Amino acid sequence: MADTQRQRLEAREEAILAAATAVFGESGVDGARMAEIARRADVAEGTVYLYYKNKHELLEAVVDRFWRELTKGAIAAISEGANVSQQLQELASYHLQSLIDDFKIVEITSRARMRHGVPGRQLPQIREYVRVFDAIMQRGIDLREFSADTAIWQIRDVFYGTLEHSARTLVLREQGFDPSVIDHLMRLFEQYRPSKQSDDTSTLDSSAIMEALSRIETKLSQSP
Amino acid sequence: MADTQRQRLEAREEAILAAATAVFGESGVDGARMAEIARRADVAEGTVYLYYKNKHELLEAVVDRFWRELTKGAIAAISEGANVSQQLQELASYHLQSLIDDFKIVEITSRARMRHGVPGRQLPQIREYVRVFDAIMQRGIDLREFSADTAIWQIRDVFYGTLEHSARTLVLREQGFDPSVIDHLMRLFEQYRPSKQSDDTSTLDSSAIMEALSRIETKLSQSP
DNA sequence: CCATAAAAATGATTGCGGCTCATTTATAAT
DNA sequence: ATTATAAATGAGCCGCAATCATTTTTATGG
Repeated sequence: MADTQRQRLEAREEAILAAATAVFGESGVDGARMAEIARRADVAEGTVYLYYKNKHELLEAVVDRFWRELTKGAIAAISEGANVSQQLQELASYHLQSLIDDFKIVEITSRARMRHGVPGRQLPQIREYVRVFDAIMQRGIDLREFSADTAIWQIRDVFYGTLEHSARTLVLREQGFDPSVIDHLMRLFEQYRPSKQSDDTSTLDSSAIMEALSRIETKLSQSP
Repeated sequence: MADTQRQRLEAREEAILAAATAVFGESGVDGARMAEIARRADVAEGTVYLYYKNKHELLEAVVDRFWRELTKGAIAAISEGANVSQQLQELASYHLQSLIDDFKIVEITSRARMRHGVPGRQLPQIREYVRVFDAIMQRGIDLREFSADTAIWQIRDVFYGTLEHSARTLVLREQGFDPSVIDHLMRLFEQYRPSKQSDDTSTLDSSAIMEALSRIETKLSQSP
């Protein structure tokens, strides 16, 4: 059966990836021995090289998988119907918690970005991950909850930059998750709301309100 | 002369450090060959190990020196008599410019932090460097230019986190220094000023309405 | 100026670990 | 059952960090 064969190959690849994730996490990139990874995956050392060209590609695969899982988790952590601020808060909390929990792998990420000492392109799955933020922010701008006068990439750098630095601070101090970091960041983001003062921007945005009202109406009619 | 002797030794150490800085910068940590570093410093390979225990300690020395120079530069870049906001702006500009100029070495820093795969302590000179920010911020709080209700470390993480992420973005996009990043960050920091007066609630404000609607929406989706 | 001890420098050698490749084993095709 | 192809193996190769026995330089004293 060609199908079972394919499954066996995929299972082997998965075993190698899992072993590599564990060993990289425990021993770091330099400390990780290919022989040890092979042993844990229950394959010969040469077999690893049938699936991954070299140690660096294996590292990239591990990191890429990590961020793919993180993307899934982030999407799951965000309440579908909530407003933009709420979603941002959820994403921030999820992100900070993940960075703390998997600090080792996160640190390893910077290693994977390097291509023989030159900062190569972003890994595709990291690009995918930041789009989660972009999507929320874009919706915020569309709904006039946030103003459009700052480029999204700059806001994104504030968001992820702050959270990454904060995570490092918390881990080095051996503190855990600190909700005040999230509160602080969310308070900063108030800055991005349209100014409430008497500009032409204070005009009533009836379409956004009608959209929200009809969503509420729908929900009300769904739940007796 | 014991004095000349000492100078000769220091000159040798300096030559090795300079060679290492160059080679690490060009080839990255893994690409750098100890033989090449020795060759450029015009010493035998074994001699390098008289001054630095191993490759990792040499890397640490390179990174430490870089941040020490950066600290000097930062202090020089700040106008003594200026007000706190002005100084913050100067520090931010200097920092962003430096991160872009020496992106390679900055990326290598994360490597030096690692002690056989475990995130060790901060390097002493990096601690020194962040104190430049802390000193300015503390003065701002003392002078009541900034309010004291957010922990300095959190504000520091926003500052450095944002700038480091922005620098990476700019370098990867092959753009150079972008003043709007600084403007944006400084505008964010307005948030930390003590609030002067209560806001005016009488004006019609669609975003406030939207907020209220969103709260209702959230509550409805929570209670079926 | 030479003798001698100590310090510094050298580079051939070693050991480790990533990676290769000739060989073996498993699977598919006829 | 036979052959062809794909997959897996692990002993050995090779590059490089690190060592250390030897050589060279410098300091000291008579």
